[in-house]
Amino acid sequence: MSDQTGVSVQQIVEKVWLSIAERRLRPGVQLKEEQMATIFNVSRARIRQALALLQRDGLVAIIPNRGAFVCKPSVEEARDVFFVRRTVERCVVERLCKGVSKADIKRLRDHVAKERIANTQDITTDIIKLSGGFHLLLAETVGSDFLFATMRDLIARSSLITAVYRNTNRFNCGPDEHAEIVEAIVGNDADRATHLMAHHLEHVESELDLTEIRDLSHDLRAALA
Amino acid sequence: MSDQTGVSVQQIVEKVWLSIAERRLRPGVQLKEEQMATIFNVSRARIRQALALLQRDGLVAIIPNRGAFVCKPSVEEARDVFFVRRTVERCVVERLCKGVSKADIKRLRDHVAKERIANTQDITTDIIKLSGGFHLLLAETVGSDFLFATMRDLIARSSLITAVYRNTNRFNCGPDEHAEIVEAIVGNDADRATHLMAHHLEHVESELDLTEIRDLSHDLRAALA
DNA sequence: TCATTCCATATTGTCGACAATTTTGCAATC
DNA sequence: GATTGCAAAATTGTCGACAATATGGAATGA
Repeated sequence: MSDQTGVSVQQIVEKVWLSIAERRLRPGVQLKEEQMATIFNVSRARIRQALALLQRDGLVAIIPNRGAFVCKPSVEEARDVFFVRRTVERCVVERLCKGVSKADIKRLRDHVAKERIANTQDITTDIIKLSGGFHLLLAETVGSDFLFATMRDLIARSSLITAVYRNTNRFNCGPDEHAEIVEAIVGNDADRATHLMAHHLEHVESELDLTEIRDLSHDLRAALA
Repeated sequence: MSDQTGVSVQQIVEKVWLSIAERRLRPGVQLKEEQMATIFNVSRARIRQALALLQRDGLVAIIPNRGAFVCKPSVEEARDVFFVRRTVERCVVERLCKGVSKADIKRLRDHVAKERIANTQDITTDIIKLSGGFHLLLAETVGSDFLFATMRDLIARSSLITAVYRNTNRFNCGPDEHAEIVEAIVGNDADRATHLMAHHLEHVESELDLTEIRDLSHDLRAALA
C-alpha cells in the first residue's frame, strides 16, 4: 500500500536544503523531529542525523532541549561569508589553472550545458541546485578534501543568504559567467580566471540587499532606541 | 561500584581531539563504536554523534558500513588549510581592530597568561589546548557565528596537520607572539596586527615538514613508477 | 484584572535490541 | 602452494520505547 521506501539521510538533507534555498522554509521556523519523521517516512534517529548535518552546514541551529530552527544569518555574517568565499574560490581557480584533465574539462562543460538548459526551461529547482553545484564541482575537481568541504559549507550558507536577502526575482549565478570561467581555466589563464571569478562573485553579492536595516527583534533596547 | 557518570558528547569529541593532537591516535586507525562506548561508559548512539561531529571537523573520515578512521591529510591539503587560515585570521584580526570591549581585552590577556603558565610548567595537554584556543577566542570575540565556525574547523584541521607533520618536539604557537597580537589589537593598529598574525602563521607553518615525500600507498601505479 | 504556580501536553534526549553489511578464518579445490 | 567459496564473527545501521525537559494553559490568590 503505502510506499515503504525509506529516504536516505542525504536525501533528507538535500530536500531541506532546497526548501530553504527556495524560501519555502523561512528562517526561524522549527523543524520538529516527529513531524519530519512522518513526512519522510523514516524514524526520528535518521532525522536527527540529517539535522546534525544541516547544523554543520550552518543552515539550522540546534538548541539543546528545544529543537532545530532554520538559521537567519545577519548582514554582517553574510558579508563574512562572501569575504571568505572570494578567497577560497580564488584558491580553487588558481589550483585548477595549473592544469586539468580532459575528463575534468568535459565534466565542467557538461555542467554548464545543464545549467543553460535549466535556465531556458526556467526550472527553479534545477537552477538553484546547478548554480551552487557549479562552484562545488570546481572545488571537487581540485581534489582537495579540505577545499571541497570548505566550499560545501560556503555554498550552503550562500544559498541561505541568497534566499533571505535576494532582492530580485531572477536567480543570479547565470551560466554565461560560469562558462567564461571554465574556458579561462581550460586555457590555463590564471589571471583571467581569477579576475572573472572575482567579478562573478561581486555580481552575485550585488544582487543582494545587504544594506537592509537590521532586524532588532531580538534586542528590544536597540530597537526602541 | 563502577562510576555511573555518563560523559557528554562534547567531552568525547574533546578527548578524541586531544588524543589525535598529542599523536596518541595515529592517522588511519579505526575508531570502533562499541570499543569507545565501553571506554567512555556511554551508549553507542552518543559515540556515533561524537564521530559525526569529528567528521564535521575533518578529523575522522566515516566510510559507510565500514566505520570511522582518523584522517591523514595530504601535504597539499595542509597547504590549503594554511592558505585559507591566513585569510580568515586576517579577516578576524581586521574586525577586532575596529574596537573591542574592555571585557574582551581582559579575556584575551587572561588567555595569554594561561598559555604562559602552561608553557613554563610544560604541560603538553594544556599547551595544545590553549594555543589552539587562542585563535578560537579571537574568532569568538568577533561575534560572527560564521567566522567562529570556520575558525573552529581550521583549528581542528591545523591540529591534525601539526600532529602529522611536526618535525620538532617543541610545540609552536608560543604565547609571546600571541601577546604581541593582542596588544596590537588593543591599540587598534590594524596594520601591525595583521602583519604580526601573518608572521605568526608563517612561523607555525615553517615548523612543519611539508616537503615530505608523498605517501603513495593509495596509488600503487604512482608509487611503483 | 494581573501575576504566579502547578500540571498536562508536546518535544527532545537516551538507550538497548535487532537487522544488514562487511570482514575474517577455514577448508576445499585447482 | 595459491586461490576461491563459504560460513561465522564482528561491526555498523536502524528502529521503537522510555526518560528528561520545555511549553502552554488553567487554577489560584492578591
